[in-house]
Amino acid sequence: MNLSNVIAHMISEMLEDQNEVEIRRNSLAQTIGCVPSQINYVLASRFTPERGYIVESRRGGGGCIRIARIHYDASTPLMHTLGAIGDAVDEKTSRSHLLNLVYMELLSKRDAALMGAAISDRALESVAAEKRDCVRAAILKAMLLTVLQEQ
Amino acid sequence: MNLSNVIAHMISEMLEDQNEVEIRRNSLAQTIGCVPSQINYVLASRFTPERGYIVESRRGGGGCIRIARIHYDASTPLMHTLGAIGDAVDEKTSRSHLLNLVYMELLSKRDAALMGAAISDRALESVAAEKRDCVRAAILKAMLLTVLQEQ
DNA sequence: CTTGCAAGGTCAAAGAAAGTCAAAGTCAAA
DNA sequence: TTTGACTTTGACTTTCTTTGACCTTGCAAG
Repeated sequence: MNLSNVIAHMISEMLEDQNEVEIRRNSLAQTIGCVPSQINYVLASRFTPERGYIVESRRGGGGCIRIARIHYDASTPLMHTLGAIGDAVDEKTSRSHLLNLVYMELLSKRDAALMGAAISDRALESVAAEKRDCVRAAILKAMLLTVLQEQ
Repeated sequence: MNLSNVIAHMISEMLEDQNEVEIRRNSLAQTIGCVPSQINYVLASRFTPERGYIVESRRGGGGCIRIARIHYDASTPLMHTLGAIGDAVDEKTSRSHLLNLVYMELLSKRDAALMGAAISDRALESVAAEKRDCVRAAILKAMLLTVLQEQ
């Protein structure tokens, strides 16, 4: 496993009991044995708002980094996603929308997997490439709308 | 026996004791003595979802390829449905398949609703009418396959 | 004030995998 | 002999990670 994963794992573990932790960047880097900026990389790539985290920091003497979990609710994010999809969307973007919704706990992993299967290029193979993104958008929106209705 | 078969055999063997393995593409290619992209070819041609495999990968430092096997039992109703769908299916037939699976408690109502939305003529509006049933079949099968995997 | 140290932040270059795609090769069936 | 499906290869692309040089901020002595 690479360094970044190790660090991410470490932080997740700290967050297990409390849903907020404070770390000192330099000392954490030193105990792990990496350059300090790698901590930033890990935070930027894995502890994003999309994945349900807020990261704040203070510089200067006695500075530190605070990482907190957040919980989303309400159907606004769903509506927002619906809007973002528009009339056409590629597979990658669709997947990141789905992931986001999972992180926000508005979609179960299972639902996301199901939807992911439906909108994969693989499933849409027989649709002409020029129309694929548009068909995908229609399917994805239809499914999300269903989720919205079920709440 | 050609190279691809050798590689496929090798991977199958690894999957014999566990039903999930991780490989490093480059090093495997090196030990076998082939170009790395041949591994991709083998995976794409032989370790497909239809044949009961899931392949996932991560790029970059520490990247790898994960291959998992799932066991399909041809006698299950889900498999039966999968067979019944074939290469093309209309909306009405699809819906009765879904209803049936819900009745057999293999699918929750929610899942069925989600799938129903994805395969509705409404969602597939922009697909040429002659291709619609074929696209629908592909989508439905992809989703059912996902359900199968999750069990 | 102002200066110096103690944090943390930014960014871009280099490195490490894996993915894609099309050209060329092989081989068996028609 | 031709054709078409399947293989093999390698150049090029994309994604993710690691590293280090340099920047900004806040505090606390002087």
